Amino acid sequence: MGRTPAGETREKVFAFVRDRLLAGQPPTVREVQEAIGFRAVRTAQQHLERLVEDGRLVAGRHRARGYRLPGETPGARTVLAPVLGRVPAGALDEAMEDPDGYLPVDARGAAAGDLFALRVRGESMTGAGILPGDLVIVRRQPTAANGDVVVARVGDEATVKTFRPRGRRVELRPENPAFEPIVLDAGEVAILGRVIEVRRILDARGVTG
Amino acid sequence: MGRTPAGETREKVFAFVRDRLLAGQPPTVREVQEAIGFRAVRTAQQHLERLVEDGRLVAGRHRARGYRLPGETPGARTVLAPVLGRVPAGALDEAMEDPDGYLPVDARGAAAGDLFALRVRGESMTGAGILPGDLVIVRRQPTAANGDVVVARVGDEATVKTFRPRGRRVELRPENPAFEPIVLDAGEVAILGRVIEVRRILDARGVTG
DNA sequence: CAGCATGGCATTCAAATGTATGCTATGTTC
DNA sequence: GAACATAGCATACATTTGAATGCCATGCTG
Repeated sequence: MGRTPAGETREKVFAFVRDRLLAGQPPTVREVQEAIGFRAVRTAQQHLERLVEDGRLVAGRHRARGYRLPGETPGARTVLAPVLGRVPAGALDEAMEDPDGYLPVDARGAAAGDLFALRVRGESMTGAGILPGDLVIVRRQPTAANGDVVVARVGDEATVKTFRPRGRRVELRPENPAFEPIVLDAGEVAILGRVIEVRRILDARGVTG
Repeated sequence: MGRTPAGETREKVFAFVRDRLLAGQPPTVREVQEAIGFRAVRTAQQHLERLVEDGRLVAGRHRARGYRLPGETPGARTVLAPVLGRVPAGALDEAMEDPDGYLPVDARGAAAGDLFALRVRGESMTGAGILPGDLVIVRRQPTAANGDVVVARVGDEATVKTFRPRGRRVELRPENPAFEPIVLDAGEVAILGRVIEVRRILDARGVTG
């Protein structure tokens, strides 16, 4: 019966599967069949097989909805990190129970409960490209290495700074010449975690100027 | 036999399913069973049914891997955006077929195929807090508003700049005084999309200094 | 034209997978 | 303690779904 120019149909198949996969809804062979308009399951199946041969898709043997995009880590570790609205004055766990929202984060080995996000206030880190309103994704840990960007609690306030150990003391250094470093005894500073990622959501409308 | 405190197991089930869904890999009932350690399929099945009753999951009846997060669930709109390695000199679709990897993004209404990510090169946007090596997440669109940060193609190069319409001409403005604005006829510039998010992954070890 | 790769179709088989039936045991509540 | 909800187990059943078998048509190449 009908024939389509070489490769054209295959592109449609790939685009369909890719979009479904990116949307987190892997299709079945029959869904591909129906979407493209094949009258036989086999046809869709063959296209998928070819796409796998070409390395553009990865097949999960005998797995329902088993096709994946190559490079996509099997068991990808996207987790949701809670965005903590207020400064976590008390225990972090308490603050994490009532978040402002969640951000999808590639955990890269961190456990789900180890990550949280904070909104940055103030301009003390603009030199490091961390602006007011930015979201920092933090991995909870009680210590830090020299040069790490950390979230530290000093008194009742949480602050984002660069961590610099100074013998028995600790320097929390802003990345902005207009701000002064904070130097305290190690006991006065509690490291809440290390900043592993910075995000900035841009508004739909730009600034007039 | 064994019993677990009320609700505790169900939370584990939900966390597992949620994480898998956010990773774009919906689990089967039996995968849930195995992950939690149930000895019977039925047990996992019942937990899932309860989660659906509670409105925390949505079931696709008789559908393989059919459980979904309800629409209101924070993070439910997570999709994977391909990270394009090279400058998309040709059609974007071609570049999207061979990505360097994927980033989980809160789609906020954008279709899955409409999002992609690029790694920023150069320091032309440091004034806007976009540093070399940062990832920009781009929503594909052929037009832009004044002040939008856009990815535009000029000749064979893709560039990230602030969009400024100037009558019949277009200004692509760097956010760094060391760089000069590019002013071109509208026909010479192709808007590939608008930057909706900026991300910076921080290394495990800070810089010594 | 023979040979072969491509594109497609109809159907069948078997594994994966959602769903249902039935049973045991532990808490909680009235 | 009876009634009830929760937590779990073992197994069977039906549908979904990936994979296989076989066949036909078109175009290209030597």
